[in-house]
Amino acid sequence: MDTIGFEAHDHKGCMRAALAAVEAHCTRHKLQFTPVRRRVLEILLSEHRAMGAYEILDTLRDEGLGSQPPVAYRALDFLVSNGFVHKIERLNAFIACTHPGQDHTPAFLICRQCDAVAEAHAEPSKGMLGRAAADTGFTIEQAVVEAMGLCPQCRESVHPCA
Amino acid sequence: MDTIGFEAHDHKGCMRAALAAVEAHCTRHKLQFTPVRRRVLEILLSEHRAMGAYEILDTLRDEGLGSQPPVAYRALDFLVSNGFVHKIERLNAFIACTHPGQDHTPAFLICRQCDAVAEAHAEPSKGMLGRAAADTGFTIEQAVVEAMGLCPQCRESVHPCA
DNA sequence: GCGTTGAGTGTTATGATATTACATATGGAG
DNA sequence: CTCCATATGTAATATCATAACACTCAACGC
Repeated sequence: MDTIGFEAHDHKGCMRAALAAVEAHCTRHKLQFTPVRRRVLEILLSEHRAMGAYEILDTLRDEGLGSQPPVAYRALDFLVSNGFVHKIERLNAFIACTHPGQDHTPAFLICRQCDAVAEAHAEPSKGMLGRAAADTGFTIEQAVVEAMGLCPQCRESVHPCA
Repeated sequence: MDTIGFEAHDHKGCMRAALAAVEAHCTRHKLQFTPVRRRVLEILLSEHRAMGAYEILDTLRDEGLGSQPPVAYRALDFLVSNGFVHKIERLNAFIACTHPGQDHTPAFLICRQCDAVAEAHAEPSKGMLGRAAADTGFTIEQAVVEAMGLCPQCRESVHPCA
């Protein structure tokens, strides 16, 4: 299982690996991995949680890397369209991808208590959704799958008997 | 298949049926189906498409049923929390449920060209998402499933050879 | 070299979506 | 009738996102 988000893990390692993967991908595809874009990705990787665009912007501003919303949104657009970062529609927030460079359809488990987000894989063309699409002649290009609920930690604290 | 949205259908009939079902549900559960709430649902049913809150509010205002955002948002909150209307996160918009009263997890097929939306069923606890949740101890309470793509009509117009 | 071009960035302003807070009304329970 | 819960009216504001335009700079053709 490659779900990441609710367990402890080698954080520095996963950050370094993700940055390296993104760098390689950009070099290979002749994409400009500029300082602002890199910094936004670093912020998201190091926080390892879903962050709003303005929250990211605050950090950029503190570092003198741009102070207006378009700076953050442009960097996020780049990162999202290349699959390095995902947008969580439900939270209007962004989170670094846990396996950048690979082509995939992310699915998210979002804790309503602590806002922790875990990334899993979805297979939208399979299952009932794919069948419904096929039946009606709809062509799926991209899918958003977000489950709200309680993460293991928060479930414990709600049922303290455990 | 109970997907609705890309085919012609008895529009007046589906509107009457939905209103009746909602009325029955409200009576049974002692919920207040007030004029504003009813009108918002009627607007969504009659347009039969995803609408923004402010777009709905414009109509309410024209009819003297309230002019400030909270009026629309409160009615929408009521309708959404009782499953009569769904929110399309991807569009920040709302759409009337095609089978109100029944307990269900909706999934949507959204055309990126014409913004038509079809509602299907999802089964979030099954498939990879359910497995990922079970593996990590996450409890799914509610899920958002939204597929973007091209509806049959728009696919035709993109490939005019058909 | 030098102009042209295109991508990225800086900045201002504004648009679009959503909520807080508080005042007012209304209808049923005791 | 009074109290209370629920719903509504309204003003103000918070939050999220984009349009439009000026500027920089590196790559390229000539």
